Formats: sequence, C-alpha cells, structure tokens
Amino acid sequence: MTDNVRVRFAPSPTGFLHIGGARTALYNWAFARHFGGTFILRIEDTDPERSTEENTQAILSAMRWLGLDYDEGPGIGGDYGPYFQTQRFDRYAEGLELLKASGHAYPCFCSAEELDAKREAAREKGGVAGYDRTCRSLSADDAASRVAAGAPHVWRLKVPEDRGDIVFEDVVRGEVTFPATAVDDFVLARTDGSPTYNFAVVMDDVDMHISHVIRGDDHLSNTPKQVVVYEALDEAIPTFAHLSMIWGADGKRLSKRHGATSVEAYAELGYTPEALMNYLSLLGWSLDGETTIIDAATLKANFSLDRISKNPAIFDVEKLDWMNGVYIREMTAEQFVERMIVWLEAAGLSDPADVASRPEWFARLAPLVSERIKRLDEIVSMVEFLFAEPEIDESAREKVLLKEGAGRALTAAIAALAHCEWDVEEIEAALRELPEALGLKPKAVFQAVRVAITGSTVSLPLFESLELLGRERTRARLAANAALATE
RNA sequence: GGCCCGUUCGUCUAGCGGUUAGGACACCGCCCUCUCAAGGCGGAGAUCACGGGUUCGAAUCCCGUACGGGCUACCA
Repeated sequence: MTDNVRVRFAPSPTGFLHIGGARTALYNWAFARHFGGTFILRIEDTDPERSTEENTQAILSAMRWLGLDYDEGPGIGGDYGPYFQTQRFDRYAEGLELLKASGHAYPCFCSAEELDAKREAAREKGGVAGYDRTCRSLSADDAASRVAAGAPHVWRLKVPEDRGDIVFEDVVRGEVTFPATAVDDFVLARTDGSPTYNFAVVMDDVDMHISHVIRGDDHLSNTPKQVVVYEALDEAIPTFAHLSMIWGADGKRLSKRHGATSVEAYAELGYTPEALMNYLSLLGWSLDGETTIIDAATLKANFSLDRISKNPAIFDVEKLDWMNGVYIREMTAEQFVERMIVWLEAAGLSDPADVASRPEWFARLAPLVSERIKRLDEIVSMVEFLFAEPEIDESAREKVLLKEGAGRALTAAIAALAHCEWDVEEIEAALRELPEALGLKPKAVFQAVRVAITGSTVSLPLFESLELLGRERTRARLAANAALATE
C-alpha cells in the first residue's frame, strides 16, 4: 500500500446512505484501489441534533453490502484516527490554538442579531456578503481582556489582507478561481468551542494525510474557504475532484418523491450490489464510452478521475433494471440459488435445508428463473406455484380454461403424461402430440395446461415446469381443473 | 442580489479543430418461440442550449445570453 494516494469518504450520519453518497464513496474507493492507495471512512457526526448511531450503522452496513471495504475507519481503526469527528475535538482545539498563536484567528464578540442585521444590509446594497470584520480591528489587549472576562465569542479566521483571488486545481473542473471577496473571515469555532464544518474538515484531512478530496459538487463553493485554512495552517493543499449531483427523473434533487433513494432500499427491492455498483460507476464516469458492463475488478483496473464528467446526471431506474438483469443472468446456478433462497425463505416458501435436500432440483430451476427477471424480488411470484397450490387467476380462467376444448385438452394431457418418463423431453414429446389428436391449436392446449398448473397465462417454460412440479402434483392439478374447464 | 459550476439523441454517455456525431438503456419492427423472458438482426431518435467571434474548417477554443444547479449560517 502506497501512501501517496489517501482518500476518504466522510458521510454525516443524519440519514441512510443516499445514492449520491454511495457514488461518492464508490469513486473514492475505486480511485484508492486503482492506485493501491488507502481508502478512509470518516464519520462527520458533529451535528448532535441529527446524527445517530443507527444511521452510522446503516451507512456501514450499506457500504459492506456494496463491497466498499475501507482501510481505516470505524471498527478497524488506523494510524490517523479516531475516525469520528466527535472524538476529535481535542485536535480541533489544538488546531485553533495554532491559528491563534500564528495570528490567523481572532475572537469576535458580535451577537447573532448584529450579524443578521449586517448581512441583511450588505445584501440590500447588492454584492459582497460576509462578515464585515468589525472585531478584527479590536486591539489585541482589548480582545484578550474581553475573552478573559468571559464575554461570549467565536473565533474567526483572519483572511490575509493581501490574499488575492483564490485559485485551485479541480481534476474534474480544471482550474477554478474565486474572487478574494468570496472568502470572508468565517467562523472557525463557535461560542461553545465546537468547530465549524469548514474548519473541522480541513483539520481532519490534514491529520489523515488526505491526498485527494473527492466529494460532491455542493462543496465546490466551500473549497476556497478551506484553501485559506490550509494556508493558515501552513499545510499542503490536496487535489480536489468535485462530482456533480445526481438528480431524479424530473431533473430535481433526488428525494423520496423519486422512489428509493437509499442503498438499503435498493437492496430491499431486489437489486444486486454488483449491478448497483456498476450503474453508479457509470453515472458520471465512463471507461471508454462504449463499455457498459463493468465489474469491480474492471473498475479498479480502469478508474480515473480525468474521465469523470462535469454535468449532473439523472438517475434512470430503467437502465439500472436492465443492468441488474444482466448481472442476474451472469450468475452461476449455485450463485443464483444462494440468492434465491433468501427471498423464498422470506416469503415462507422454502429454506436452506430444502436446497440441501435437493440441490439438483434447485439447480435446474435457477436458470429458468434467472433469465426472466430484472430484480430478485420477482423470484417469489415466479416460482410460487412449485411450492404451494396456485390460485387460478380469474382472467386466465376465463380466457383459457373456459374456452371450448380446454377440458378435453387437460383430460388428454393426464392420459398422455400417465406413462411417459418424467423428464422434459418425454413430457414435451407427449404433449406435442395432443393438438393434432384433439383438433386444437397447439397454443390452446399448452395454455390450458399452463393455467391449470401455474394459475397464470404467463409462467416459466411449461415442460420444465411440469418436470419440476413432479408427476403426482401435475396430475392432481390437471384433474382438478379438467373438472371445472369447458369441454 | 453576489460568487462559482454546468448545458451532445427521452436518459447515461463517447468526442478533446476535419467523424455519415459513436455506444448503452428505453422505444419500434422482424426472427426465434409453448406463455413470458432471454437472444439475434434492423430502425427511428441529437439543427451538439442560443447568439456572436477566432479559424480554411468549431460539438470541440474565446466572449455574451438564456436556462438549471450549488454556495452565500455560530448546518454538514
């Protein structure tokens, strides 16, 4: 592991792992893995109102599910911890002392009301917002004595008078320039001593020797402020890469209105982590513009920051569905059975012991199902008829069983299947003879059998289904429905 | 309001001065076929947001406009 590439994903545990956050995590991970660098997970839990332990756990489990393993962070530690911001307050305090000592921070006694008023006024005039530096002109003695006297105060960054435009390199945007006026003497430490976000991140990224900051676009405007903090701290500025946002289908910020937004929700809907990872990797990045199926190994081998696109992307569930289907179809029977049984067990239809008792049966079933679904949750309705007596769908009964000839077809099927070998070929051969013998269309015969066996006009392939169902149950269902069908 | 960022088929994107503007999803048609899928073949779909430049030549470079987004907190 080389130390020249150290990146981090730094979520706030104020909710589940969002799709956008997952992509940010994925890009950091892929970048680190590509260069044999270090991927760090840091929990930014400084907002006590909204941060919860549950959310932290949910984020960890979502990352585990996606396969985004980290090298330093919660649960596994590392040389630059702790990895929870709430456990790093002493470091922020030390950093602040450093800035005070070097003259880069000064106390401000302005009240919230005063600041609000000033901000309003400044905005009215149009143009430059930000703190007007009132307390910056306080004499050192005056400020010190007021602090000593216990006057409530915050600590502000003293942006150098001669600091010109702030220019930094962003791998995806190129050179980004902010006018000096975009950075005011912002607050580093609040009245209660806690650090503000823009100060804490820089302290953490410095302490953790972060080489590349890969994060959401919404932080681009924070970057000049952070750059000034790095300078005040006299620390090296990392390389930045700001990822544009992911939007919902309507081009608006992705939210509950758009359906599932958390990684967890996608897992529950039957998406595979492999597919979600593949889809997310292509949402704002491309290998060559042609390749769409990219597994983790390929991603690790090819990921690069310079192929990240600048424009925001709309999350397209239909493409994810297609991709999920591709991954499902690529599974071996064993892999698919492994996933299938989870869903069947949840539905109360089967369990691992069942698989263990008849592995070949499940192995035969697997490919029939896997090539027909896009999401794992579709498994249940598709194979239910093999585990329980199906209910005959009303419209299927009307359209098929109550059609003239259906009863004869079922009766004939019973006879035809009575003595043949019970395997697909024999079953098919036996049933194929019926249409002609009965003077019915093949479709009419097969659909009648299908509905009688599965309860639906749409099902897994007929002959295979019968084989899997077994001779006895097939005969019983055919007989039961023959009695109710139209001759 | 100010500052910053973005704009190629409906969607994700390729393109980085000269291409019939390529691929993928979705869509349509045909083939395969016991239903549904999968698969194969083919099709439609982008005046490259708009307007000016620069250039022999611009989707590609520059400027402006429009639209969208972000930041502008003692949130993160």
